[in-house]
Order: sequence, then structure tokens, then C-alpha cells
Amino acid sequence: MSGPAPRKYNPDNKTGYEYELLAEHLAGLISSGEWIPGRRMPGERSLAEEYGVALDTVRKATRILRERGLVQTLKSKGTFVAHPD
Amino acid sequence: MSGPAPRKYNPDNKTGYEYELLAEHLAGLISSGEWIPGRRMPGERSLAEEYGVALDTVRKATRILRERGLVQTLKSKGTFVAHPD
Amino acid sequence: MSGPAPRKYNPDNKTGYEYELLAEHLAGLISSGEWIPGRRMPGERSLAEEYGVALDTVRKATRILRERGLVQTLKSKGTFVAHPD
Amino acid sequence: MSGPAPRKYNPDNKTGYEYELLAEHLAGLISSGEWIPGRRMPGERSLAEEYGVALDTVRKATRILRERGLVQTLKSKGTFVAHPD
DNA sequence: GTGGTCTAGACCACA
DNA sequence: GTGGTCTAGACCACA
Repeated sequence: MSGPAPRKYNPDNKTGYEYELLAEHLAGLISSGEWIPGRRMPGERSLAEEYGVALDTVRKATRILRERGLVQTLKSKGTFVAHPD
Repeated sequence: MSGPAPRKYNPDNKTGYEYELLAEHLAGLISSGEWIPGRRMPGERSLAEEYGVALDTVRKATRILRERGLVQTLKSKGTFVAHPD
Repeated sequence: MSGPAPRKYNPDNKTGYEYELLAEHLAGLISSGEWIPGRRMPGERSLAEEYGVALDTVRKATRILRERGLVQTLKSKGTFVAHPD
Repeated sequence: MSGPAPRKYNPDNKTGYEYELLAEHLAGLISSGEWIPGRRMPGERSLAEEYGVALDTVRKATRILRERGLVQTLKSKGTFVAHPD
């Protein structure tokens, strides 16, 4: 019943807005190379379900990543991990 | 061969386009009083999943109901069963 | 900065939905006489490719023109510029 | 300028209806294992362009394959190479 | 070879 | 968390 805590997004462990935490988490997936440049992120509904958050939270997190230049959104196509400069 | 016939939307039993059949089916729910005036219909995504059709098919069926004055759509709120004249 | 401005449909210069802009653009071709009454419009696929939009967007634009009475669609034949009243 | 003729669908070398020849050709791709079971065939427009034939020819050829049980068509999804019995 | 239906699924504005 | 727009592309009926 003990054992390693699952390596997992856990908003309860932190302070701050949930969308910022989610943005951090996703930024981590990118900077760690788990999501490689050019890869399409899961859709907003998938992410909302996967992380148990509202759609709006996912959208705000995505916006942060976009403003940081970490991802690029192509309308109706998806949001893609940006290629580093 | 006995037993209750499934009370179910069955596009295979009819001719015509699926969105028309779905529209008929939903119109039936309204005219039978199963869906009462003012009630919000299930969301498009729910209906698509429930009836096993694509979103667009649900949308076309809804459009027919709207054109017949059976429902009224409020953007960002949902589609509601209209009150009879 | 000099030179002829490209005579071209440019959705980026305007606001509103693409299918409305495309409808305006095509209505312009009709009202300017570039497309004369009776003429068949290019097929939906051609228009989609020419303007770089999806088929559905072309279809919605065509529907608008049809509802305004500017064109008439004959199934399996094409969409034709209407004769003015 | 001589040399091997390209291994290629060539309707001119045969007699019979073009859609039958195309059906034979495609059946060959299946029986030779070039198209494996479960694989989706190219869309009808791709095939028409690739083989330089009319859409209707592709559709008639596909119908033959379907009647022979070599392929299965799922509406709006595509035509798939059938799994052998 | 056209317009139509249909699938699947993306992001967006708005509440 | 809804309806809307939009992409991409499949097969189908009809002429």
C-alpha cells in the first residue's frame, strides 16, 4: 500500500492557478523531450479528461504555452510542439 | 421471437437519410411528450454518442427540428424544446 | 509598396467567418458581371482548392448565395448563376 | 529505349471492360500480398487519378471486388482489404 | 464528375 | 460545457 507515488500531474501538491500548473506540467513534457517538436498535442477534450480538469483550464494552459512559443496552434488541425529556435 | 421489441432508434429499418430519420425520431420524443416544452435536449455530443452517428448528422437533424419550430437553439446554452403555439 | 495589389480573396484582411467572406467574394463576382447569369460556377472541389478552404466552407458559402437567390443548384449538375428577377 | 516494360496496369494490353481490368489488377495486388488484409485501399479519387480512369470505373471495379468478398466497404470510412476466410 | 451525406475530430466564442 | 466553424477526406446517387 506504500510504494512509489505515481509520477503524475497533481494539482493538489502546489499552489497557484490550476491552468498555470497544467501549463507547467505540459511544458515539462516538452522540455523533457517526452513530447518532441512537431508532435501534435492531444486534443483539448482528451487533455481535459486525462487530467480531470475543465475544458477552459486546458485552453488557458494551452494559451500560456502558445505565448511562450512552446506550441503552435493551427485552427481545426491541432496544437503542435514548436521547434526550438 | 417473443419478448419486447427493443424501443430504439433503428436507422436500418427505414429509408432516407440518417439525419432525417434521426430528426423524425427526436420529433417523436417531442410529440409524444417524452420531451416536454422548455426542456433542454441532450448536447450534440451526447446525442451523437447515444445514437452512434457523427456530430454533423446530429446537427443536421437539429436544424430540421429548428426549421419546423419544434426546438429553439440558444448558442452556448443548448437546444430547447419549443412551447407549442 | 507600389505595384498592383493582388486581386485576390484574402480572408485575413477581414473579420467574420470564412464562409461569409467567401460568399461575399463570390457574390461580388456575380454582381460585377464577372460571372454572368446562366454560367456554371466552378465545382465545389475546385473552389475549395482555389481558395484554400475546406469543402464544407465552400458549401456553406454556396448555401448563402442560394438563400439570397444569387445562384441555383441542380443536383449532380452544378451550381449556376441565377438570372436576375 | 527498349528494356523492360514497366510493371504497371495497362488497359491497352487487354480486351474487356476497363472496370473489369482494373478489378483484376487490384485483385492481383491483394492476392499477391501487396495489399494486406485490413489495409485501407486508396480513396476512389486517388485511384481514379493514379490509374487515369473515371471515378465510375473505379467504383465499378470496387463493386466487383466487394462482390467477390475481397474487400469490404464501410461508408464514409473507406474500403478495406478483407481478411481471408 | 457533380453536389450530397457522413465520419472523425480539431479549436473557438460565449456563457 | 454548449453550439459553431473548420479541416480532411471517405463513399454514394445521379446525370
